[in-house]
Amino acid sequence: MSAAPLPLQSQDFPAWYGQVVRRADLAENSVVRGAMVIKPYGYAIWEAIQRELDARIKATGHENFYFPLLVPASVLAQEGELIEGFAPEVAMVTEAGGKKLDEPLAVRPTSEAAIWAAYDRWMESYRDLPLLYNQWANVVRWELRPRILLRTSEFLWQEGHTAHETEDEAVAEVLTILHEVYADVVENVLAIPVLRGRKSASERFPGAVDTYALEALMRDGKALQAATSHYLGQGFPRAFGVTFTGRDGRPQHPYATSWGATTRLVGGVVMVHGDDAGLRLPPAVAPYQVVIVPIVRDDDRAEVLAASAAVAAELRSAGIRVRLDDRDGHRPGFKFHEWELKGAPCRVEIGARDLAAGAVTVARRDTGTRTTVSLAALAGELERLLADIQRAMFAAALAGRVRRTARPETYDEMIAYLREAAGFARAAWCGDAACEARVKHESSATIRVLPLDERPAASDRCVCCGAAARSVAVWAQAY
RNA sequence: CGGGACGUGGCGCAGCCUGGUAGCGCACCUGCUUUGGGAGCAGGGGGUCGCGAGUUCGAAUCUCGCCGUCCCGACCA
Repeated sequence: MSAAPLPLQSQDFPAWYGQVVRRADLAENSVVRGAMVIKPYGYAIWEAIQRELDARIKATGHENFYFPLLVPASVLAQEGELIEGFAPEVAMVTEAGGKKLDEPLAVRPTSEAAIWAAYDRWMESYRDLPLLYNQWANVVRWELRPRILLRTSEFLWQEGHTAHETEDEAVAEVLTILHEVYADVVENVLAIPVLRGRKSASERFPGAVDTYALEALMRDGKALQAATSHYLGQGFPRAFGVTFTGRDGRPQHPYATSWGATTRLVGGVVMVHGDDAGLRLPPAVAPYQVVIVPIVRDDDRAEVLAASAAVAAELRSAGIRVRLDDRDGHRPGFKFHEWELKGAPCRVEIGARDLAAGAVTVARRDTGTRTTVSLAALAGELERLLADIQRAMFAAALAGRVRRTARPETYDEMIAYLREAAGFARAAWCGDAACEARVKHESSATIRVLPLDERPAASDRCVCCGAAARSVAVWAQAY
């Protein structure tokens, strides 16, 4: 662990991000271009995200299954828009067992094709619907410009794939996932405030009728898509010839959805909460919510270590994730810095001085404050403190987003704001792709989302062309 | 694919201009002393200098080719 200070966020955010990811032991680049090794500490954060998402996916009525990594190229090509959208980034296996394959096998960039090719066999009548399934998987997309945790050529995710009898039901599914699964986890577990909305046509998933997404704002003013939920209509069922017998006895196509969230969320946690001292983890995803640092001298070593182990055991039985950092050979100051870099929400210092007073010293990572807490009250106090940190981190992130959200009056004002990646810009939009393209061309910012909870006023005019507004759009530079 | 930078122990770098067989900081190992905000001293281990060819008595250093990485754009969760 280097003692060199991190780059400052305000001076070089990309350098800060890269060093935090590496020095906090979240992940590192592998020998394969753009692919990452997720290290144990980073994987533990992903596991917490998985647990929380999985619980909600199941609570909303879904089951997990698993499809193969390899998809015949012809199957992948069966849905025109999908293959058109993904073709440039699909990796192909052309050789196996020492022989050239008759048909190349695509490494899935997403699994709609493979799954819809199978769903044909899984439904006969409306009585078989809905199909509410999800899988945890890895996918490969040969991105031109990878960025660790945010855009890697292989990443982990979950992808849900459902089939419904009616359009209303499918649309309701897409929104249930958006709100009850994704927004709930991202806001209440990761403490990242999100905008919920629809994507413009140009930002839609290939093959989707409508794409809904969560958009979060990072501390450098750029947006990150945190999760997506797609209403696919009947396109995939048609392309794969999937029909069921309806209530009227006639064959019909089901209505489809798909939705996903990825390891990118770990990068989002870093960029939303991290500060110049390193990572700050919300307690709900922190691998260790409390780190105990014993402070020993030769003459009190045994006593202090025994007391620390006892405290650790007590906190664990209270359901707190605890790490007792009893490593020899590192002094307390070193450990304080390291756990601040790694974002542990709470630190408990236990030394002879504390024990003599029947108390310990508790420091919180988000604010840096230190207090003395009696040993008798420690477990209860830490539970309260962890809950408070979780709330405070969300509130701080929300305040940051509000501060970085502009409502520009004029087009020029908006372009200037977007060019410097100052944050979200909310403005009325006519719905014309030409206006969207012009903003992108002049600022490189895109429409991140058309918020679900906002409608333009009757008098609102498009910020770009002045025509009557069809929706409110939120623009930003994005990762 | 376009623009820029860079490849030297695990990480960060110097050495290259002016060729002579590799060095610094951190990390690592051993020992002793330390331990309430990144410990000190002593000793030690680890590098075909990205790859290939060429020039030369001799190449990390000069020449040519290739490969790779990072940053900025287009693609994108």
